[in-house]
Amino acid sequence: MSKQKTVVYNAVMSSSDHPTADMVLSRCKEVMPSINLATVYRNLNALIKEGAIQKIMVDGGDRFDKTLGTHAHFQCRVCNVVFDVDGVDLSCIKEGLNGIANQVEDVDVTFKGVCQSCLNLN
Amino acid sequence: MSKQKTVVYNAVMSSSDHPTADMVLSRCKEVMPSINLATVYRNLNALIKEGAIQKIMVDGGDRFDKTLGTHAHFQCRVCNVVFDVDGVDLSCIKEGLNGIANQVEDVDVTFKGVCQSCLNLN
DNA sequence: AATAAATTGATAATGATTATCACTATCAAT
DNA sequence: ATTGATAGTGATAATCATTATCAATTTATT
Repeated sequence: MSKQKTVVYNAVMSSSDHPTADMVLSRCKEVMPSINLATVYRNLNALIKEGAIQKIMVDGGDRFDKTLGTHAHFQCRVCNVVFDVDGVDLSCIKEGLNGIANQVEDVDVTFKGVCQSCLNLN
Repeated sequence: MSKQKTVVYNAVMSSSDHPTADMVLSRCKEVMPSINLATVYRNLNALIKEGAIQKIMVDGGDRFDKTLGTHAHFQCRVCNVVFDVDGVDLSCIKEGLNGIANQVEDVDVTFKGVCQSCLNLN
């Protein structure tokens, strides 16, 4: 692992807000000001390929997630914030998958709506 | 509804393969060769806002879906094909949503893996 | 230390989507 | 029928996120 890759990895692992690539870049720069956006993307993709982090595709661009394994997300359609939704049993939805079950490797579950702080602004 | 908007709408409604914007453009051109990509995007977004069609965000760019209401999708990580997954009970995953249930409006569920035809190529 | 291999930073290129803007189609009111 | 107001279009430029390129630097290997 190169120094830059370690910095990128640590940035994701210490983020609980599902950062975009740009947000990862800013956090990396706090610790290594010379680090470049291309390097961030390169290492994010490498870490994904290695299975060290995850990518989630939502409105406003892809985001990166330190949490492995299947878990649900919520995204606000007003401010685009993304957070984990715990306590949701995802195993139940796999039951109807008999026909294609052999080829299913993962499930993305994203709830959409308006977050509490955007609701409070009304 | 303008002629172009009708053409865009019909293109989506007659597509069961969750087309990208480019695929929608090609299908519109078959019936109205002068139609423009910007017009397609404009009308796709208008139709989404009106709730006439849906957008799903997956690898390889956004796709457009004639089917309203919550239903699950499958995307192949090899060829990127997207298709509906029927027979999956999605109501069960809403059970753990008490905390944020009031603000949840929709759920995206996308299974990921390798489709049957890509499996057969090995 | 010398060489090879891998990684970086800088930047150009790409691809998808959106914004702009001059022009055209629509349509109600004259 | 003609006008004027407005909405919508086509063409294209601009934007934004992401990827590709490549010379320079760092790291590993002999």
